[in-house]
Parts: sequence; C-alpha cells; structure tokens
Amino acid sequence: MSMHDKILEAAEARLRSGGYGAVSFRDLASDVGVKSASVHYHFPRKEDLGVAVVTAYTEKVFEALGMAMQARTPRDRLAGYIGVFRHALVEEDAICLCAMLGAEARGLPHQVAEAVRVFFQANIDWLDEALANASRKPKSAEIIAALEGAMLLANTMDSIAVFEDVADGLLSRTE
Amino acid sequence: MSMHDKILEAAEARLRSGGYGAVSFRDLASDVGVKSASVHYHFPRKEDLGVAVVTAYTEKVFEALGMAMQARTPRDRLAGYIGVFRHALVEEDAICLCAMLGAEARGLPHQVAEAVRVFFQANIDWLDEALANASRKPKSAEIIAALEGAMLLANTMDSIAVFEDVADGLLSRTE
DNA sequence: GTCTATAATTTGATAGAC
DNA sequence: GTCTATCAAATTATAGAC
Repeated sequence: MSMHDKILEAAEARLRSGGYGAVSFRDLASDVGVKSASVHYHFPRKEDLGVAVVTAYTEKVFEALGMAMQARTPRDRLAGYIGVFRHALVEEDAICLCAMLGAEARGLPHQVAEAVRVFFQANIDWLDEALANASRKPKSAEIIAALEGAMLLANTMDSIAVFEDVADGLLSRTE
Repeated sequence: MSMHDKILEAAEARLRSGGYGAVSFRDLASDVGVKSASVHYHFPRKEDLGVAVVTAYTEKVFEALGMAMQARTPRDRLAGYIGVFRHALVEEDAICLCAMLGAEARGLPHQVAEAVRVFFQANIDWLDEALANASRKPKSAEIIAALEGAMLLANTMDSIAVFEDVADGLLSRTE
C-alpha cells in the first residue's frame, strides 16, 4: 500500500476512536513509520487530511453498497445496507467515521463538515433508490439516524445488542 | 450564578459543539471573564471538569424528566421524554452532550466515559419505568439510539425535519 | 519522498503573591 | 478566589538538505 493510503488508513482509525481533535501529525507519522514532515508532504494541512479521509471513506462504503443494491427485494437491500454498518461496528470495532464527525460538525473546518454532509446525502439517495419499490418503510433519514445512533450507544455501552435490536426493528418495518 | 457553575455552563457549550479536544482552559476562562489559573482552581484537571459537566448535565436532564414522568399514559410520557431532547436540539442549538461524548468514548479519560455510561443507563431505566404499562413499544435503548442519531443527523444537515420524523415514528409505535 | 531542524502557537498544569 | 508568571510538552506547519 502507498504511504498516502497508509496515512489515510491510520487517520481514519484515529478519527473514528477519538475525533478530529485527537488526531495529530506526529501520532500518524509514528503509526506509519515516518516523520511528521512526511505526513505534511502528503497532506499539507490537517484540513486537507480530514477531507481526504472522509472522501476515501465515502468511496469505500459505497463500493460495499454496490453489491447490496443488487439484492432482489427492498428488504434484502436494506439488510445489505445494515450489514455494511454492522461490519464497521463489529469487525472494525469503531463507530462510523461520519457519526463521529457529524457530532463534531459545528467545530470542524468547513470543507470537512461539507464532506460529511455529502456522505449523509449520498446515503439518503442510496436508500431512496434501494427502497423505492417497498410498500412499507421508514424514511431514509430515519434509517440512517437509527443506525448511527445505535452505533453510538453500542460504542458507549460496549454492547452490540442495541445495534441488533435497531436493525431488527428497521427490517420488520420494511417490505 | 457562581463562577463554578458559569464554568460548567461554558464547558458544556464548548463540549457540545466541538467535543472534548475542542475545550481548553484558556477558552473557558475567556468565556467567563477570568484567567485560566482560576479555572484550574475550580477544576484541577481537565478530567475533573469533564466528569463534573457530565454529572451536572445528567442532573439537569433528569430534573426536566421528572415532570414528564407525571403524564398519564405511556405515550404521553414518551412525548415528554422526546420534548426534553427536542428542547436541547432546537432551543440550545446543539446535540446532546452524551451523543458527543459517547462518540468519543474510546478516546476519553475513563472516569468521563464512565459518567457518560451512567447517563445512558439512567435513560434506559427511566424509559423502562415510563413505558412499563405500554401494550406496544420499542425497546428503551432503541428509543435513545433513534433520538441521539436523529440529533446527530439534524446537526450535520442543519435540518430538524429528521428529528421530527423520528419522533413521530417512535410515538406511532407506542401505546 | 523523507529527513533534520525549527518556528510560532497552544495546551494542561503549577507556584506563589495578593 | 483570582491573579501574574512560568513551565514542559504538544501542536500545526515550513525551510532546506539529501
């Protein structure tokens, strides 16, 4: 993997566990085995790094969602959508990057906050399309809010039970 | 108001907009019109301040919830509960303190993270009691997750519509 | 691309006068 | 309780050698 991508990966991990203020160039440099000046070579300002991480994260999520869109029924597509979030929470043991940055939105550089908005709008659009044929369903923004909130609570209480309850509730209201 | 409480108030506002890393003793001192050494007099370490803010916030929320518990039906009690969160979002123009700190939980001093856990557990207990007689209702943790997620999304997208949609959905599933 | 070196600022925290 | 003064460390960021 390129140094550019290694830095993005390390920055995503630190952002998702501690937030924007908890990421420093020196820590990232140490994570990937270089000096902080080298991190600045790849991402001149912290804001540049923030935007790049959110953009890369968005692309990664929507690549995974591409397969989920292929499912035959609206409910199966929603199940695939939920699965992407579950994987982020359980396998990567962290909340969604944009749950963290969305919470901090008012205190972020404008371009970073804007990238987070783009992520959520793209999620709304994806769900609108995936569930277009459903006869019964929550609004797209409701689904996203429920899952992001579930991640947040599961993260704090260190229990994924609430996530599964929310997932079951969403699926039972969709057909 | 005492200086102690003024500092708590300023710290809550800064925590809710930017997170733990966005709060500094100097900024708080400037907010309340003293020097940073005076803030340290009231709260020796940042961790002490963090715990105190979460504790005071919890008491404030549960004082408001006291009245909501008096309502006659489970649905009315849930409506009162939702109203406390709506007030925080709309009138104070910020997400719930514990949505922010819950997101950052993994990167917080342990005692601060523990205080956030206490807040959420108390919310679960409150809802369990308030909705004990309901014939049909979401699980308590589902309700909290839905509302916290709705605040997060409303905060990011700068629109309270999603919060109202989530609130309506919760009330319609409760009786 | 990565390094050393460093600038300029901010941060959490303390000592001691008043 | 609040202040001045200060410290040690950390932070974002840049200049210039290799």
